[in-house]
Amino acid sequence: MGRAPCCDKANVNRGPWSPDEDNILRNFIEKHGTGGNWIALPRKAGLKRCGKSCRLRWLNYLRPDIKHGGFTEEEDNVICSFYRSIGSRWSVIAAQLQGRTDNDIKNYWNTKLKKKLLAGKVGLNKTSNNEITTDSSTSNLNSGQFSASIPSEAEARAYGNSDYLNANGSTSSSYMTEMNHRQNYDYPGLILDQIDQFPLPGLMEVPDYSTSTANNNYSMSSSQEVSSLSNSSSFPMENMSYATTWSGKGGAEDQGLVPDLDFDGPHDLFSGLTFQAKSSEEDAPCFGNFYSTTSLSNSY
DNA sequence: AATTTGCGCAACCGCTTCGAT
DNA sequence: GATCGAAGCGGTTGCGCAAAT
Repeated sequence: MGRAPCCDKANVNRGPWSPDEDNILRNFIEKHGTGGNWIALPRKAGLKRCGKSCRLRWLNYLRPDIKHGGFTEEEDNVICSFYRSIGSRWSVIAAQLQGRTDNDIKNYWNTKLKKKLLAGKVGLNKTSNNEITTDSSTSNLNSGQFSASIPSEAEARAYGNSDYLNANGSTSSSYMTEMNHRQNYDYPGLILDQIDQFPLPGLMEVPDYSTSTANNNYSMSSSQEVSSLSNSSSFPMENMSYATTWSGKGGAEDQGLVPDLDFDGPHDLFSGLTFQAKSSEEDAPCFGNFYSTTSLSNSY
């Protein structure tokens, strides 16, 4: 026996929403809120739609602060950075960009940004020291904050870092100590040393980074003083002036692994970009030098 | 002008996670 | 701790439109 359907599919409208339906949903939510129950909402609002469909329509289209299209270069960079770091967790990425939805970012990535990257048209700014920086002048980032310097509890959960969570689910002090420690060595915005927690889909072999961290550290050094960061999961973007040096050892390339070029996953994509980066130093695309062997070091 | 092809995006599907009981 | 319903999420699909032929 299969899973029970979330709604009576025979009695709900499907497909594109009409302007009337949009108005009904918008008016209802503006008046009553979602009531914390999307399943019941369409019935209350008088809509012949599935609750999930209503939720999606509201979150991705009708919400008043939604932006569509017109992604800026800075947004491109943020998306690239996070994709490199955490993969296709679009909701986490969307949380960093004011007015953007996960669906929008996902579509943008799949249809445009990925191609842009492959063409080498997206890149973080590079300093003369071959460091990667981002421009902090943007106002598109979520409320001027660049979050995820320290992962939220939800992110810790998502990463499977149960060690970092107390039994009651709150972030443990050891977790924060660990993350503050990382802050002193690593990139202040992204948890890139957690790359070892992500498999490398599509690679012919997958090295076990987790059991050999002494020799295989992905690391980043940062010029930013971060020791004063609070346990808040975000800090003002305008205060950031970090310059980040990427270095890698023990990665796919070091071990002579050959990525397939189907780009099934983030690491495939960025591994693929490495080759472009090497052949075009000037136009090194976003994180193209991540796998570069020019600055191998074991930090920590 | 008609047809085909490719692209972008909204919406759907089904699985996972969360929270209440 | 087990169960169940709802929410959340990422992958996929399908439609509409524009460009190419």
